[in-house]
Amino acid sequence: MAKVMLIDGNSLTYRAFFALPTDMATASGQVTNAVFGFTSMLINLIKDHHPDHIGVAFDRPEPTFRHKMTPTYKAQRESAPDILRQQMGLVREVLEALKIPSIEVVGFEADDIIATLATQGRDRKDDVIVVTGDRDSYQLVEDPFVKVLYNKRGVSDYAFYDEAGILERTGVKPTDYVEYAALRGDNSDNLPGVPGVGEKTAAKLINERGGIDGIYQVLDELTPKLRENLAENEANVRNNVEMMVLVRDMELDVTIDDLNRGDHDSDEVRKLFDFLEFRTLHDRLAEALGGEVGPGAEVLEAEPTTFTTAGDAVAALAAAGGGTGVLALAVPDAGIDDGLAFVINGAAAEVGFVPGSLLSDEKVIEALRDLLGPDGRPVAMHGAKATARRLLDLGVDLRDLRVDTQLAAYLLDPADNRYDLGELLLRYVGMELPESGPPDGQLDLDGDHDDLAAEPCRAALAIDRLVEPLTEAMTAQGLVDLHDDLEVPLVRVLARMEALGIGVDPEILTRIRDELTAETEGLRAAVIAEAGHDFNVNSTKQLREVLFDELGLTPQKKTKTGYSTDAQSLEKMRDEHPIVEHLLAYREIEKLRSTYGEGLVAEVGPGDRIRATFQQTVARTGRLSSDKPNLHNIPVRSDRGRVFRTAFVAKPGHKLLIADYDQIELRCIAHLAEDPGLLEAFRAGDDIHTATAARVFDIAPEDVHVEERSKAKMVSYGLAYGMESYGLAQRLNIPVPEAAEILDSYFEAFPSVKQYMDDTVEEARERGYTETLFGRRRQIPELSSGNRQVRMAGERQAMNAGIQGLAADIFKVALVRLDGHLEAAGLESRIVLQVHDEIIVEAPESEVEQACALMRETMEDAFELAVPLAVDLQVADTWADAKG
DNA sequence: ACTGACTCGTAC
DNA sequence: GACGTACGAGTCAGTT
Repeated sequence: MAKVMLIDGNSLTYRAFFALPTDMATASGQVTNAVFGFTSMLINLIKDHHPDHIGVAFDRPEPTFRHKMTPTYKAQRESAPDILRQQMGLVREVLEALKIPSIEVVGFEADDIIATLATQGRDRKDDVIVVTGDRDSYQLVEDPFVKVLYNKRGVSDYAFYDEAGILERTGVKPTDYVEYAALRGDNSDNLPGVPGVGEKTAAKLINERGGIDGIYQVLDELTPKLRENLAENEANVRNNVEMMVLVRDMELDVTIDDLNRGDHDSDEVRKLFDFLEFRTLHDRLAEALGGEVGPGAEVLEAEPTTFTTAGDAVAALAAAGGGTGVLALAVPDAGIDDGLAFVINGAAAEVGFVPGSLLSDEKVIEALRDLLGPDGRPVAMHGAKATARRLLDLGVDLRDLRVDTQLAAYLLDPADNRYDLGELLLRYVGMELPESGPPDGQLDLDGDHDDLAAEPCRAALAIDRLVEPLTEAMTAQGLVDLHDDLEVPLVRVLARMEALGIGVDPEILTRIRDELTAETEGLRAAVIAEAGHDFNVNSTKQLREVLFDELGLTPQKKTKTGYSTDAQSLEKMRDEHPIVEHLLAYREIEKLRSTYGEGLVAEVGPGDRIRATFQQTVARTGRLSSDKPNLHNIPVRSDRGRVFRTAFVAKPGHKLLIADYDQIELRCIAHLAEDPGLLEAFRAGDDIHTATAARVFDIAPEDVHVEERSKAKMVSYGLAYGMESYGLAQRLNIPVPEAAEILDSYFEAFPSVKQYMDDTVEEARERGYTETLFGRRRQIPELSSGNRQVRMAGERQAMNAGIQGLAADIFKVALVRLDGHLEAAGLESRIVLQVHDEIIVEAPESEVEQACALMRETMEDAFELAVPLAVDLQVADTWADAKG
């Protein structure tokens, strides 16, 4: 009985590509995330299972028999990005070097090859393991011969399914899987199933009726809706079965016996791995092929010591203070209130843990103050801000954060993930970070310290190991200064801002909310009255029926699920029915009531202050974001909304100093494009929109009317976003050709701007990423997409990233310096809020003058552009008093 | 009761 | 489809 491993090469390579960051590349620029991930998975599979035979099947790009049967098969799928397709070739090369057969057959998918070989293996009574992330393979499972090792997501999340496992996972036996899937449909293959039949219903039907034929014989017994849906979609279902059943009898020119893993050519492997810069993988490979499961060599394990008395903790913290180099710290998931782990001896994996219970002891706090304060050790953490903020509450000021591995990961690839420590460790150190927490479903009620300590101790050790490789990676990409001089110093500034919060007047806030609540009730009643019956006005689905089916209004545009009811569409239907007017009013007031009225009241904390979290690793451009609550979108444009700003106040005896950059993004464009016209207008201090209008419409500045000015303003605003004529036309409510004409005139008047945009996109396309003046990078894989829409969206992102990113970089410099200057000047004035280009300082009345001068100076001098950085500054009692 | 997709709307 | 970056409220359809 031989052990046979059959791997779906496409499936695993896809998973690896989307699980790992695309900035993973060799020095020569070859992106390697997918081929690295695949190879890593392959090595682990060999190491963990020691198959006697192993083969990797691939799809062929040619249309398969399934495409011929059903032309819509996979029709909605976007073709793979270039940077993934390139790597498919590399994956074959890796397999070639390792002498592992790659199998592909024109007209068939990898699944079919696997099904054929698995069936042969079953007939020989082999032990077959199918490795894939494609659920279609479930149908192959057959005890005790064929199992599926299903790649759930990422590169290390697998589940092993035998017949019982498939039953548990899907509710049906493997032999019923195809019919079950046919009913349910498969979105990723564009094979629609039966509406209203999901996984649960499909399994229930199959099990109760014994299969699809059984179901269709006794449709009458089912509920009317279900019966109707099943009847209408019978053809689909039957077709799905044919499409989904895998081919088990393909003619292959290989057999299982050919899948012997030959001795690989070490030189060839080394050459290839060197080219791909797979340092750690080579050692892991040697180990896996050696057949020895090393003593956890690549799994990171810490040796934790939990201190149970304040005295022990104090002594250990003091000893840590005497150490050299960067001290790696980590806290449990719930935060430092549950404890603090710190590396004692990185090389020996010794990590200390101070349980949360000891952190209320003043002596321990004092020891932390010594360790982390002005004369303490430099520190490394992963996402230090949350801990720094909580430490401030405890009276400890984290003064020397030296490395933040989360910020480093963000700078290396600002992507839509959360910079998981385990993934970083795997990628940069080549070690596994064991998953933490008690086994599923097991609640550890004892919660003893050792268990709580394990996860943060491993995390601290992981951070310790990551400092060097991450620093190297940042050095290679020119990101060290951004990390050391901007993002890391900003952590303390933001932590102080978060901990302090901004003052609100709860009475004003509740009054606004209550007034809005009263108002929504009347407006809702008006909408209902016009509709003629009750319905949920907040439901777009129900609203659609009322507006378009019952009242017969004219649809304006579509969304994914039906006609749109957004404000823009409603505006156009205004004259058709009185309900529209009421609806618009209701929407406006309800938005204010729910999001800002209820939302803000719920966030008022101790001392009548709101303490938001400022996210430093979310926005792909380098901007900050704000949540719980989002203080970056408090209304200002409408009169009704703006009143919320009257609730944001200075504490007694204080003023709010509100400073915002004037046109910072447009100034960035002027600088980056070096456009003579824009530069001149900004340098002369002209009204920029009037000056722009004058040039665009070729008239004297004094002859520019409000209308031209506002058109110019729109163009300027849209500029940074890559707006096209269609968008401008929408905004200005003018025909598209007219908008196109205005855009043409604009680029004629400011030719360097057009040139800059084109150059930026071209450069980003060549490099695969954009870079701001400060060196901040952003990957834009969409630029090599085969899909025109995706690609053009990528182009707009590329245009925007350099502009928004530069503005964000300048703004961060201003924040860091201003906080430092206020502190150095010995002022009590403190930054309480920032909103992209606006900084709000709360200053004692006696300091207003000095703090204002400092703000203006610091912000204006934050960075030297080819045009001045102008700052508007107001002294006010409430945020609403600032008038732009 | 939670979760994710979707729509909508607010800011810069 | 057509303007970049965010966060969040609410509905709805799904699962637990």
